[in-house]
Amino acid sequence: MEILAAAARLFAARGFHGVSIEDIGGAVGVSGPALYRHFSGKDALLAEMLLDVSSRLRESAVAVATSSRSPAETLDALLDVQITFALDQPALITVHDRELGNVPEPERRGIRRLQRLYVEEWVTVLAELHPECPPARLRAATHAVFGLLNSTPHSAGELPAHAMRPLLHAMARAAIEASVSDH
Amino acid sequence: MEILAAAARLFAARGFHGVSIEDIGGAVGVSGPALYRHFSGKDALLAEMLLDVSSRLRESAVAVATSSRSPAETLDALLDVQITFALDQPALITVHDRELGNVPEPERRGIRRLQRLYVEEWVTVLAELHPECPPARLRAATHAVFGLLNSTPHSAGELPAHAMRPLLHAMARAAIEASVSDH
DNA sequence: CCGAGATGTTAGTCATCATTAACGTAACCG
DNA sequence: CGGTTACGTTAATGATGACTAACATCTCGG
Repeated sequence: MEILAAAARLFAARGFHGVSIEDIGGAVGVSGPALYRHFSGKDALLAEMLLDVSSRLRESAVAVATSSRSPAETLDALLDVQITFALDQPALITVHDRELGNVPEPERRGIRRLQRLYVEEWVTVLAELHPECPPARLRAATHAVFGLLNSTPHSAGELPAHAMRPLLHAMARAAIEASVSDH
Repeated sequence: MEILAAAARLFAARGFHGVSIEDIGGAVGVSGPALYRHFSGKDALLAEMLLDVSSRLRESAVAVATSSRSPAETLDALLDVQITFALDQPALITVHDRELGNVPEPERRGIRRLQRLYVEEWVTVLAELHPECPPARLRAATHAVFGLLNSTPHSAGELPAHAMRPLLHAMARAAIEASVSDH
């Protein structure tokens, strides 16, 4: 929906509490309270946005994991999923890992769950590739890789997307290998 | 100052606009308007906080760059600076790369300048190590590495700090090497 | 044509919040 | 002692902002 996209851009730029309902309405050409025809409130809007992102990421991850031949291939595909998402939807990615705290229960639980499942998808693949590495370390490495890939919004404009994509892929891959090989 | 530390924690957790002056006062045991004896306003408090962080990071980087023997050694030291900061002051790091937009001019300019100088410190070292690599690519890689290292707050608790430190160092180093070698 | 239903609009209402005012108090210095 | 300085306190004050109400309009299916 267009409202969610506009809200995502605003939330990413100024933070959830830094954006008013009026702002969001204005960004899509209607004014303020019109949004209550589509969402029950500001919280609900954020919740739906994060739920949507989390679902899509996890779905992509599951699809990739079940359709790939080898763990190595799966990992590459997971990297592509995350990189594509980060490059195409920087605002959503930003909101996704900043604003969970503003989602009220019980929606918060559901979103957390999806995020956790997404991470576990990565950890599972990494564990297949490196059974000797303790899961906690794989999890920490996964989060670090997300940090690397999601940093895209901050370095906006440094490099064109077509150059950014392989760069991020190479860096992430190398970081992962280092995380499991070193010691 | 204790006020700044408490404010950093709150800003990191709930965002600048999600925290009230009352909240900050409460966190240090005084109530609300008492803070105006120490800061001219909420904006000024944030500005001082970010200015302080940016200055310290840059100072450390300059110190490291002028006292090291080789570029490779400098890079390692820079990594240690950033890792130490990220592990020791997760709240400050978080606020540092999220809330610049809420600092009013002209302080904003000064902070941006320090941040840029800090990045340039990294880019300079990387350029010495890899003169063949275009600076734009080095800058993008630097931002990605910051993303990796600053992800620490998100993976809080996964791994103890003493294990996190070498892990982050190894991952960052590998990511950097991949960024300049691949193609 | 008509009456829903969906979608907007503008004008409240009620909280919250940054900031200021007006007013202590305690230490310290002359 | 007298007064200045540093630091707090509890009431305003004035905006802003989420949300609700009351009131159009527009599109359909009948």
